[in-house]
Amino acid sequence: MRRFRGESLHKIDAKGRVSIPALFRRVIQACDPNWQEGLPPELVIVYGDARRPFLECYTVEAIEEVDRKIDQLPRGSVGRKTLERLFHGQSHPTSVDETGRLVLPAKLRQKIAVEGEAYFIAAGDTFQIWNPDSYSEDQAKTEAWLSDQPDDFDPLSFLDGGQE
Amino acid sequence: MRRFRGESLHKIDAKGRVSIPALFRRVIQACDPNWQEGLPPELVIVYGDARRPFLECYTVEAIEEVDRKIDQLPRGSVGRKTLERLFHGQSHPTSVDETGRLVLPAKLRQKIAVEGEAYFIAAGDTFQIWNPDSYSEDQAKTEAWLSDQPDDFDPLSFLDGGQE
DNA sequence: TATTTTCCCATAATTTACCATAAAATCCCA
DNA sequence: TGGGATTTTATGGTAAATTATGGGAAAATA
Repeated sequence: MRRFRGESLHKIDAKGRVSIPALFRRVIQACDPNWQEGLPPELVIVYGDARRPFLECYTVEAIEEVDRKIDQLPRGSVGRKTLERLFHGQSHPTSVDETGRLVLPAKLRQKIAVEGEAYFIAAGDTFQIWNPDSYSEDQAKTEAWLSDQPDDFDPLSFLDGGQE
Repeated sequence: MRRFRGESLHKIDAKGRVSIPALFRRVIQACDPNWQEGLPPELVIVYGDARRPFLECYTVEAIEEVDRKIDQLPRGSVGRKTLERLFHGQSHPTSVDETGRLVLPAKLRQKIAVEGEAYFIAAGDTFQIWNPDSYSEDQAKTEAWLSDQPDDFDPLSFLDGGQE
């Protein structure tokens, strides 16, 4: 499975257009099973979780995997209902245009309070779009936490099924 | 698993290009499962940990192992989020060009405060890139510590699960 | 028809690809 | 084993391609 990797900052113009990091575009395209020469690569932006100050962007393959899992939940269950709201209702299917940009509608921009600039960061098989300041704030918290650890603390120790 | 071994000093030009030690190139290529004649061998540079004054370079195999382990951590856990930031967000996928070099973007050069020259040193299944002076400093500390040990102290004693 | 959205064109800056050379390391064979 | 011949490395420079971003025309929508 191809993964997103990297982070960058991009301008948003008055129409809501914003460049997608070039490396991300390759992944979006590679993970769109319907894509072919001449077509715009598609993706899905999930924006519903109010507790998260960012937009989460899924490749077609990634969102289809989520869909399949939702389908397996019992009809009528709270989990299924919640996930359907989030991933089917509060999501925005879109595509990468000829110049490598996508359009963030006003509603989505308001959701994460961006205007002028947006911060993109990879998160495995999705990537996130943040207001640059919100991101810095969040990142500062992570770094503060890290610097509270012993000097020789290695984040990779999380992998060994640590405390948590 | 092939390992990096050795150390060396290389010039960085105005564009951020720097030669990768020839021996390291062989390991990078051998550990890129997607590599084939004509393709540039790939690698991933992880730069996010602010406490570390060096860039850590992973082969494709090494980074994929990390990715797999991250996938197994519970979604939403602190550990997973921290590691995703570090290994997916604050990382730079790149490749070895035809002439054996890679490009360190300005952001990465600033991170470790290098310009002009960079110091490469093997570290098992990754290698590190340092500002030569930072490296000397760090190395001096290690040596000072060693010389404080009794004359008959053998570093290999660490292997026997010593005190620590 | 007014407004919004999409498409098309333009361009500067950045990044990548390509070519070149000198120094160093390795080969090879008498 | 000496030493020229060949290959590999390290490094620099330029051309070409890609990326980020802006603006206006055309199309769709309300």
